[in-house]
Amino acid sequence: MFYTWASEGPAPMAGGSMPTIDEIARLAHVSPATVSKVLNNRPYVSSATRARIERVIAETGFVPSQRARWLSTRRSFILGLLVPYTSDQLFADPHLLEIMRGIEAEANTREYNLLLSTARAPIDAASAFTRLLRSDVIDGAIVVETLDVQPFAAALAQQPAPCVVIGYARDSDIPAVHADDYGGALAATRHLLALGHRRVGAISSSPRPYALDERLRGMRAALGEAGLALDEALLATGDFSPESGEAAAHGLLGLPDPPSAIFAFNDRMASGVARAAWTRGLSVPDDLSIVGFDDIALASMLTPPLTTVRQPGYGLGQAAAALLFGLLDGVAVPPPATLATELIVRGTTGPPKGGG
Amino acid sequence: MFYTWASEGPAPMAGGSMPTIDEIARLAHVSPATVSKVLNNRPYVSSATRARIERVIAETGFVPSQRARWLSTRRSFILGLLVPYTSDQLFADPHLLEIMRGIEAEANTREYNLLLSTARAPIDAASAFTRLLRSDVIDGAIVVETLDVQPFAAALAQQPAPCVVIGYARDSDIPAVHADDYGGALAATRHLLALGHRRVGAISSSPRPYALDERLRGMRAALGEAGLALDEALLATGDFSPESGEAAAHGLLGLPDPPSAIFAFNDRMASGVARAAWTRGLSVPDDLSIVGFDDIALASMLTPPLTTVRQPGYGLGQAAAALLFGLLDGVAVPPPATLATELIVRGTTGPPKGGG
DNA sequence: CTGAAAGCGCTTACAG
DNA sequence: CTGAAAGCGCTTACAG
Repeated sequence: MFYTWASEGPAPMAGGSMPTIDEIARLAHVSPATVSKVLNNRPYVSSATRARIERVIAETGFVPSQRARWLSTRRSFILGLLVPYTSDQLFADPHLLEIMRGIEAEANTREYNLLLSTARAPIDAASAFTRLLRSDVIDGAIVVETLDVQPFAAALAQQPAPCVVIGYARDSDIPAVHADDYGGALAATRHLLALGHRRVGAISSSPRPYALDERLRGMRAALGEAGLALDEALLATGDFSPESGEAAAHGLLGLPDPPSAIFAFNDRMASGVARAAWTRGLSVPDDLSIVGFDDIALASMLTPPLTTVRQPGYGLGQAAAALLFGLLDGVAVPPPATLATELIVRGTTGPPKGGG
Repeated sequence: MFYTWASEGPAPMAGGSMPTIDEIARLAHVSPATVSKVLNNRPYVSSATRARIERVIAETGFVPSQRARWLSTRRSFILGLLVPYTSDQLFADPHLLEIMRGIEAEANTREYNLLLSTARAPIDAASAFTRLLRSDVIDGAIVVETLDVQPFAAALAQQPAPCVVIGYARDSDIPAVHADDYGGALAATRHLLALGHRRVGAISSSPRPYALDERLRGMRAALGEAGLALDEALLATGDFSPESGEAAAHGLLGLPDPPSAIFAFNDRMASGVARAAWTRGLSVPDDLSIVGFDDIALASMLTPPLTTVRQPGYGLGQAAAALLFGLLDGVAVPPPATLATELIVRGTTGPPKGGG
């Protein structure tokens, strides 16, 4: 058995045997203009005519062509969701799914759909990504700053449709929403310090979105409060994946003077750290404390459950979409306050073995 | 500071100050038809004219209007990705992200974009979901059968654009691709049985896609081979979330004659089972063996790492997209073979304490 | 309240 | 090789 799809025309032809507005008009003995009015719930149609037209529409199962509508109304009810990424790993992040969920929820209330577009770095002028931005397909765009958005800020700024960034978009006028990365990292590091840790390792990423710079800044600030400075030898780098966190942790723990705690800048890398500890026979948190960032579902399911900084992925998505709709409506919208992060203390942090 | 977005027209107007094909034609001293030819890389344009037009295009930064193009070509280069779901939990599934990744990879090779549409059950004729299917926005659709697709099979079958289901779509002619759910569950249960387990619990879901029926069928078959039957008291139900798996596990483990092994029909619920065991002070796998399904990234990061049935999410997405493109190209495509699943034995399964 | 006409910005035969 | 004309299926003033 083979599958085929019976197409009416020579070219694949969405719309199939759908009647046009002209046929509906003919059947209802009115003009297309009048049909258009009832299609768009506009006044100035007698109830008799309206009823007649509605009956014909119901009988024929007519659905107006969006494509034609877009051409005249200049509104597609489609939002572009642009996610640049380097590695496939990054696209595997549950945090991204949370963001999408938030955007989708907000978009749903306005009957908007999401057009997903990804792009491998480096993003050049010829990429699908840039082409979409310059096209008239979408009414607006939300860019998830999974990479530093800086390199293509120019393209974003000069594109025709309004756009907002989930991230920082620093040095540009592009509206941005982000979580309190600095504050979250500050709180997490203070927590470790309060437990008595003095040698704290960190796992950042490369390439890294600006959010991670903020986290590192928060961590340094907390260390500074305690009169400490970050030992640069304890600053490792991953690519957001669990495997990279595991590798980075092995590097850190193999040092002559290893850290007693590791702050991984996302939960997936933190889970890799936990795995490295397990492999080395280290007990968590007795031999090693671990803190993550994001609070993805995985975090609370690890054994012991992961201490982490909760970041409102859903809220970020929702806020970004709401901001974008504000721009689309032409109202001046206040930049949303930085969304709060929250330290969630669970089982992977405790006093260091040597005593606090 | 407030954000605004400067719109040229009264209505939000993607396209902004983009010139039209007529202006390009005028600037290049040719007709729009000729510009169209070079835009579409068609022959029969003298190289001089072509060069002139290309220069004007480059100078003006002209990008042709997709909306107008769609109306005449009847091809939008957009695929609908339809994900019906009941709970937000379901949309939080990393397995879904894997599927999307596969679809996206395949779509990228054809310069197609993905339009994401979700829908809450029950799906009625008026929902955004159905409206999208009946519209001419998309060239084709991929439906992820996260719920039983049966209730709206009719809507799928009569829609204008070709469509494929990732799942079973039983009793319908809709092309479908799915993993070997039956075989995977068979292998997992055989593994448990070989270790010596005799009381094996299961956690299915409600509502459940047909794939889970297949898994249950595979499990029953393996039990049958061993001369056993599934004790219906050991068949629990969750909603795919870790929390629901945890609750179901507590129910099972609180039974007078509890199971020595639990087969959760997805990894997220399996992680909940591990958590329930941990809470109850049960050691895994000594006191309780656990098997999951999917092999999401989380699986190998649990401690001990989860024994599970690997399902090729990426491959499913890719196969579905390839199948859909085949239909779009009008070639008769063979239904892809059921994609293989694979039992991945890790740390959560072992002989029962009582001995094998 | 209703309809004729023009327009949205492309592409597609067809004639030259 | 090039262009005039019609058409894709709607919506939008405008006149009646």
